[in-house]
Amino acid sequence: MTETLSRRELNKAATRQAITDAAFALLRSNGPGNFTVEDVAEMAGISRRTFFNYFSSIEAALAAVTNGFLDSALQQFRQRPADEPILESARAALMQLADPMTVAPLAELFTLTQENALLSRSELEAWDHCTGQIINAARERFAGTPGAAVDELYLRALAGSVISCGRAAMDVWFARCGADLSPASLAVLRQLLIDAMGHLGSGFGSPHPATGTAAAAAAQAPSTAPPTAAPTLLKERL
Amino acid sequence: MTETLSRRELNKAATRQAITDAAFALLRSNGPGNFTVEDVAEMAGISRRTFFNYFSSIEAALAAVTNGFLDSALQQFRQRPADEPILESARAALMQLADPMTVAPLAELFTLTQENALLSRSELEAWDHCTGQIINAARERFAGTPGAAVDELYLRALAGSVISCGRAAMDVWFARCGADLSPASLAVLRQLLIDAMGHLGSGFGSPHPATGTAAAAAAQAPSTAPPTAAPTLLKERL
DNA sequence: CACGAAATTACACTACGTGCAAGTTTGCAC
DNA sequence: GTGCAAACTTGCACGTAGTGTAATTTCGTG
Repeated sequence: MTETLSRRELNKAATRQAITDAAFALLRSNGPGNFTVEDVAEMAGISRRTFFNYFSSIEAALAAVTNGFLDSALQQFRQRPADEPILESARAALMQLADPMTVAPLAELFTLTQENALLSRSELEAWDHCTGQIINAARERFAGTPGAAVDELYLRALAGSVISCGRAAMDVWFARCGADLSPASLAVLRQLLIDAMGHLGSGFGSPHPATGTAAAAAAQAPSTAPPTAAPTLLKERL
Repeated sequence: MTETLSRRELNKAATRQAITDAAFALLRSNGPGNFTVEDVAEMAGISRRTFFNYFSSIEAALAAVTNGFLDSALQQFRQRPADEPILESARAALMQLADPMTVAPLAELFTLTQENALLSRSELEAWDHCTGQIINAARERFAGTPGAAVDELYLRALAGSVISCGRAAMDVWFARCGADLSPASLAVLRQLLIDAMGHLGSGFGSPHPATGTAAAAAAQAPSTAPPTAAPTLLKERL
């Protein structure tokens, strides 16, 4: 998979990474909105102008994390067998990503951005961009089937709903577990994703489809609550 | 309903309206990104600084249209009986808004923004903001029921999916009908909203739930296609 | 090494968004 | 009406964002 990368391409990739790392570090230390492009460029060892050659804004540089996550989710989705129910494909694709390596940067970005909603714009764009790609992927899949023409409304409603459920699961997970990345916490996330897809697949018939949900999974490892994390921002049950 | 409005409040409302009108007019004439805050302020008869006292950006000023639409949708939702199935409430709330007076500004904003995706950011924010409000509204409704505590995941997944389906319906509608606001076109929109909610309510079981869908509604009045409108941007069935 | 392509950089410029200190309008009491 | 306080508008200044451009450096290739 790793093609022959020229020196130029390696340099560009390294610079790109250095920028996001620097932006991330400054986000950690200074908080959102309390540092400039010049700060990022200096920390990354480049000029201000070069920064803009790579990213159009600080938000875009940070959104690279989210975009990477969503891109790999999409990659997983494309690898699912075409005859599988599409909701099952989506569920499986999201499931593959609930491992520490993948969610760690995303979870930290969540912690740092949700406090100040300044960065949420690029996050929204990233989710929206991914929705568009899912629409394309699903369209291609359905185009392979024999019969009728693809129902564009179905595609768009489905893709949007899947993404919304994924977001809902992550929001709730984060409200419960904060930046906790322990296996128990990830088990909660997995179950939340499963539950959200279950709701979607059953047409949101009942708020309580079955016992043994994420709440139970959390109960199995209740000691993982993050006492030192930022105060819970999403009201849990009120 | 109309309370006693002081002179100050009237002036502020008028100024606010003048700003959005000016921004809209400049968007029409110059296209997105081709006019400045100073232009808007001048056309609205105020200073640049005052503009920023009302809106934090041109995008925000234009998003007032979308926000108004979504707020009234939310208002409709809150008025539905609490014992109604929640998806039916959502469908009914969206249905109330498919009249020319309400969708006309929104449709025009769609035409002008979707060409250049510069403004889509605030649009996304507006949709997201509305999602949050629907979550709150639904939470309040469920809190009134006797039994179990509210399932936050259910709320968020549901609200996000409803909004996504509404967006999908509007996207498809716009791709088909452009800025056409004729009764026939609005009938298509209504049917698309019904179909999207139907997909959601049936768990996206089949791409073709029933005949007599929006395609048929469009066939009943095929002469309403907008020949002069901007070229279709969403690929219809491929 | 030398040459061309690609990347980085410095510089200049417009526009954005905000703090601040005026000036102006509105509401209210006397 | 007069006076006053609060709310609103305005002009100014300042730092920052983002872009065009031309000069400079780095890299691949003959």
